[in-house]
Amino acid sequence: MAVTIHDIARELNLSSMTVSRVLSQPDSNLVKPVTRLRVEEAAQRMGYRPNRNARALASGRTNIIALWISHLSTSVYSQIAQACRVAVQGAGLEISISEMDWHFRAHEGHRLFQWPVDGILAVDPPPQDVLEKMLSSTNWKDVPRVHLGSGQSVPWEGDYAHVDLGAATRTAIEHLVSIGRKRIAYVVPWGGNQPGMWHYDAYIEVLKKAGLRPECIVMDDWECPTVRRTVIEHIKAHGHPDGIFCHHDEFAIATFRALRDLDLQVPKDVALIGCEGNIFLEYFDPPISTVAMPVDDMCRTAWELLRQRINEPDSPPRNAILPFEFLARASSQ
Amino acid sequence: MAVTIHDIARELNLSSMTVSRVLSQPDSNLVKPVTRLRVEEAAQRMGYRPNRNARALASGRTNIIALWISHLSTSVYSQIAQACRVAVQGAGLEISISEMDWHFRAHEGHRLFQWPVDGILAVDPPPQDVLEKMLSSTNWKDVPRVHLGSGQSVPWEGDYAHVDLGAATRTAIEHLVSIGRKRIAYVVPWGGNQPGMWHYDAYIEVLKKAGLRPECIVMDDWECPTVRRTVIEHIKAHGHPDGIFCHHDEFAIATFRALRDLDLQVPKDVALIGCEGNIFLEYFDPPISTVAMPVDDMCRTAWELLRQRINEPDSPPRNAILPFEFLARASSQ
DNA sequence: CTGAAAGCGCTTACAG
DNA sequence: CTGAAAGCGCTTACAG
Repeated sequence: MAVTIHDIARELNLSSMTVSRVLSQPDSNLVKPVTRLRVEEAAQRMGYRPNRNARALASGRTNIIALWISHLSTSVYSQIAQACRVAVQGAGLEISISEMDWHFRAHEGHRLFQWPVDGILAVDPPPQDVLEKMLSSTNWKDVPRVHLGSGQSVPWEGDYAHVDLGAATRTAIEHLVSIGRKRIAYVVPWGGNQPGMWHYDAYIEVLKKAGLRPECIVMDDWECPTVRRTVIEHIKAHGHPDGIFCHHDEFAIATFRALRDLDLQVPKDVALIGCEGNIFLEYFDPPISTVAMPVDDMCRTAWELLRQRINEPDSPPRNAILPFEFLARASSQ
Repeated sequence: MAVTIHDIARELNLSSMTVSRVLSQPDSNLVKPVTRLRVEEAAQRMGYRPNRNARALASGRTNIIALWISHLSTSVYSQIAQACRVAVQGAGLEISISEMDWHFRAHEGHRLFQWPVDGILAVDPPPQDVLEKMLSSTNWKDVPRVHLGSGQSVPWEGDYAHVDLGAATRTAIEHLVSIGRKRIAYVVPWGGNQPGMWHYDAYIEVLKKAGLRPECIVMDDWECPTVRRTVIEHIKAHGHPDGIFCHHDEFAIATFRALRDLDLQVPKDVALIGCEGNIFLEYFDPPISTVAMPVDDMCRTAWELLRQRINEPDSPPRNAILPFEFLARASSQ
């Protein structure tokens, strides 16, 4: 079987405690240097690997941060996973990525990945009331947690690092107005075209100021084929807008294809802007404009908030709102 | 603190063993039904959650399968993560995704995520000798492991479920020959243009049979900007091929942009085919052809192999080679 | 600087 | 069907 601290202790005629100190507190000077060296040498030679389950059980700490994220297939989500990993590993902890299916019911909580963790980074979780009901039957409800992402789940009472979606939308729509577009549509997921939603409020505000009429094209789900079909049907029924802002870059990709299916030119007939920062957009012909999330900044900030929360569980909640960057490309010129 | 089986046992005047049996073996009939119900009711009422670390320490089983994957940002890798999760969760186990940086040195093994797991699904790991040197200083070397992916790391002695890259390449190149292309280039990552590599061998074989000359455009790394720049430089120096097969869909995306940068038409001037099955390719203008991985099949198969390996550690190695599907689109017509 | 004792929350073994 | 004992491999507490 695997080598334990007791095996090493026996080999060296020491107590397991001394071995434990050497192996779990590399920087401690509670052990005589000579002893430390002997232990380290023996651990190396005998192939010792700590049992993390035992460590966690005894100490109550796991040194793991969970990353909750929904569909990794969205390009920006995978960038977020990468950036969080770098931030967390930089602090000497490990990250465990869990693809969360946010559709689980509260009573199914027991079926989830409920390993103990020291903290949670939750990317675009459901609204606070829904989320808390879900977590009520899990181990996680009292684990320090920071929310990050596009801000769909703000406001909530805890810590968060989000991007300023309202400002992003405003910039994009104002750009469409500034290049003379008069019929500016918004491709939006189901439920997104209501007052109170950041994107929507900004869209309405800018259009009103410009004296233009809103036109929402509402998607039943987030799948590209759905978006492509829905946009085609909308345009066949109502004619085409001359500018389109998409709630999400994948919507913009599918909308682009829909426009080409109808033989409409981008940007000549329809100017197009996405939202998120998908890296493939600039490789389209023409390259597609977008407002990009500051992924690295956001993840670093979220981790910093989580680190502080872990160290000072009772400090007041903090948050950071980060700016988007508008990437103007040929699709909106 | 958290509720334990002892708390429940005390509450009901039972031994912790009985509580343990009810809570950890839902299907066992070793407990009297009445007792079982009392325990379940109390567990529910008191908010009991099992401590997974304690369970793993005592039983030696974790019920976790690790998924090792490199850069999740590649679209197909995130599809793989999703499909593996579905397969593993379907069997009642949990999956923990670890983004592996395959560049770590063997002596850095101790810095890796070394939590115990019951099995490992490794997506496109390094070749066997390199991998085993890396794992030598970790807990993982004796954990059941199955390889899956594009087959870069075949052959190895263990279990694997891979796609037939050679056949895929052959189909794609033959298609380019069949539509009359005479100068067919291969956009290939550094190290990929050598005999023994599946892609390369198939490429050479088909070209030779058709009496055409090979032309490799070699990339220094896997980044899209690198590919775009390298293809542009190649064409400026040597003129343009009339057909290009890309080792990878992201290469195809960047190559498409490079061709448009040079004002070349796809497919009129250059026919283009990628490899992998990136879902965005069909939204380009024109839609880009590719050979698609059977992601769901492959992941299901890999999990099945791993399940059997866990149950019968000493059975002979098994493997599955799965077919690609050629998706012919406008970019190669 | 080192060690003996107790315990983290479970499960395995065996006894009845 | 139920339970008392021992142990999984560590760390925390305290004693010296």
